[in-house]
Amino acid sequence: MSVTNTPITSQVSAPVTTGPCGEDDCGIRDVLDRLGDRWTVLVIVELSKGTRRFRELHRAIPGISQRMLTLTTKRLCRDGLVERNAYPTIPPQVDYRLTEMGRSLADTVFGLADWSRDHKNAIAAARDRWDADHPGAEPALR
Amino acid sequence: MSVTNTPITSQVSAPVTTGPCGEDDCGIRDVLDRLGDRWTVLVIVELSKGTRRFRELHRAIPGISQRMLTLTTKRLCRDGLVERNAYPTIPPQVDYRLTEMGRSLADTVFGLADWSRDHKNAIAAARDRWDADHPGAEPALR
DNA sequence: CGGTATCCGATAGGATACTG
DNA sequence: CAGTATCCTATCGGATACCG
Repeated sequence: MSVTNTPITSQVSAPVTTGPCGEDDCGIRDVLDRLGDRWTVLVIVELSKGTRRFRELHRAIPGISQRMLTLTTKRLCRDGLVERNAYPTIPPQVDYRLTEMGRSLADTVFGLADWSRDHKNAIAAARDRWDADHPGAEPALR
Repeated sequence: MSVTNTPITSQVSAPVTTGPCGEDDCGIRDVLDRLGDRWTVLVIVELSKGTRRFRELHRAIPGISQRMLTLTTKRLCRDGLVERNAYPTIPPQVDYRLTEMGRSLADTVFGLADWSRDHKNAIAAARDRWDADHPGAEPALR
């Protein structure tokens, strides 16, 4: 999804009556840019269970590549949501844990997870209904 | 933030056999796949203010292309989060509104928006700190 | 007005190989 | 073990142009 900074098009002289989250942008885009990718939430959820080493995260999150795990943890560190500790042992050992801020984010993510669980079936049903009513629809809708 | 010298007493126990949200997947991936893109949340936020016509959404969300607005609303309809009503007038008129389920999702999205607003500055500060400590870092971290 | 259809560039992310 | 460094492709999404 890669929602980088809002394109230059946000240069709207006329103060659009109501921004969606537009000009008053609560910063939610920054958060969603992070949460929106394929892996970040999974890493946060796993780390919410406790400190984890790189390898542990890797095994706990089926399907993630080493490259993406590295990128994801790094971005989380950069945002101050995760703390990284490296011990110069041999072999090297590195572990990750949520910061205070990371834990508070995890809490609201759980809110989303709860909603997801509660509406999982309803969404699936809605999709089936829609797919039945719209045979041969674009695959872009998945 | 770097290498604190806390002994490695971190017991690798972590037996937690369950995936991060892996196989027992609470369905949160489905939700985040939807929320994760560039526009969905903005559309939901705008629709949380009331019924909107296609053109109104388009103008309320600066930067979105017609194509993406079409795709986004369609996906939301498919998931049962938004209801679409078309009136066969000339010129055509179509409006969109959140369904009951859509409104409940909007509520939890607002929770995320609140968190974002509350931590916006802290995140920006963390990033600045990290960027200062890691000059010449990959642009992939943005 | 409210869309489709088409083309196209950017990039997210997988696979693989190598390193301290 | 915990990463880097490359390569490569699938997809996301912008820019047109056209349509009922």
